[in-house]
Amino acid sequence: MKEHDNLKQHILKHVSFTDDELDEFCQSFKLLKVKKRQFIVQPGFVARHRYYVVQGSFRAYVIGDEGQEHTVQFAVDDWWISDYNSYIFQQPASMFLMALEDSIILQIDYEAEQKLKQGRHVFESYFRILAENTAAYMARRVIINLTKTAEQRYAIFLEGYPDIVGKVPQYALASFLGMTTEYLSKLRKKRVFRKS
Amino acid sequence: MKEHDNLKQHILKHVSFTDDELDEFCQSFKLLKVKKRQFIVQPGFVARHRYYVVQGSFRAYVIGDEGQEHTVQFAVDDWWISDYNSYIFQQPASMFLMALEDSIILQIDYEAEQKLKQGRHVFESYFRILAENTAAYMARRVIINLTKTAEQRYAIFLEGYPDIVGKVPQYALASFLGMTTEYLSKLRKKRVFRKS
DNA sequence: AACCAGTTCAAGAAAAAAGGTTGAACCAGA
DNA sequence: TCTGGTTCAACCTTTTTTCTTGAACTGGTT
Repeated sequence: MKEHDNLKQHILKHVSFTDDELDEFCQSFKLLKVKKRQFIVQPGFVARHRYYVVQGSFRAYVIGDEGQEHTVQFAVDDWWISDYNSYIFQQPASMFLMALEDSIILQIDYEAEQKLKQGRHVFESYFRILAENTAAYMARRVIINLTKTAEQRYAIFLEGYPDIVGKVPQYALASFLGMTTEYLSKLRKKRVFRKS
Repeated sequence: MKEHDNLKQHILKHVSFTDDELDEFCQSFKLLKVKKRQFIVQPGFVARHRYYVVQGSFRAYVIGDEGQEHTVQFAVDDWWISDYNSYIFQQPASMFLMALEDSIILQIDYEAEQKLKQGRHVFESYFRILAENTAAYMARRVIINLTKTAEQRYAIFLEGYPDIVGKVPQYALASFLGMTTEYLSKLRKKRVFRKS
């Protein structure tokens, strides 16, 4: 059960669970291995799970009207991900959620999560904190996208998530930051960003 | 609608439909283009469709306990395919069903199929025949796998489906025939199989 | 009118992955 | 102790994916 330890660490960063609570909580999670390029959420299907990435990386994206892919979210080790609009409301998803490499995840299904939340106050708190963090993060993203230039957006991302920049394909990052892959390529050549 | 003609031909090989029946039947099918390596069925998701391959090729496989891929079925032009355990019982799939090349397929969804079958006797017959053929084919496969040597299995397949052998990757064929890719590679070098 | 931030398009280069082959060593059953 | 096969590791070839570059263009500033 060593994979569950990562999750336990993550939990303890945010709230205090007793050992028993940690175990009870973790029992609702199923370990899953997914291969590169495999989808764990697809448009049209309800996202039945929320995922904690033990190891690997994922990318959530939507397809625009002209067929362009827009990356909505990344997730790497120790991150949570799902199509929240689908998961929370149990409606058909609009996103693709795809593994960028062979990965190991822990998944909890919707019903189990409801049961946990109803069961104990601390469990409820943990999910509340997850949701608040996500909401706050999304709000920051919206603001950045509205107010910053492409170059600034890249700089901010680079500073905040240097590990991710190295891990995900550049076209995915470009579409996350709202610019073309060519332009990002050119940005990265600028002396400012050359880290040699 | 020329793609539907292939399907019509296929139908008429097995049963007699009037032109009206053919049209009514075909209206339940949606034309779909899928790109190489794209999945049309994935473990965890219910297979909501049955697929008729107009043009292209597919491979259905499962992942064994140690991560090995076992090819369960191929489908090329004019073949039907799905994860039948998932489709028929509308349960989450256990297979990957992936395009081996850019392909064109016709898909019918579960509900539409039920409606067709309830609607007319001849439609019911056609699906019955499809099912019987699949059952019989699977039975033959099981027997061959139990009673023949690797070399014989390859020989039998080569005779029965020479076109497929040329079309699918060798590792997929090896895993279909229940042998390692290395061994198949060695078998193919034997004079018996060299067709030069 | 020229400038800036950024896009589109096309061509190519570079890097990574997929697919296939080979040989050596091993193993289990007839 | 054969035979029919597997495993493992290395290696090669081909295909695909990803990134880069340059040139030409756009729309809104100055």
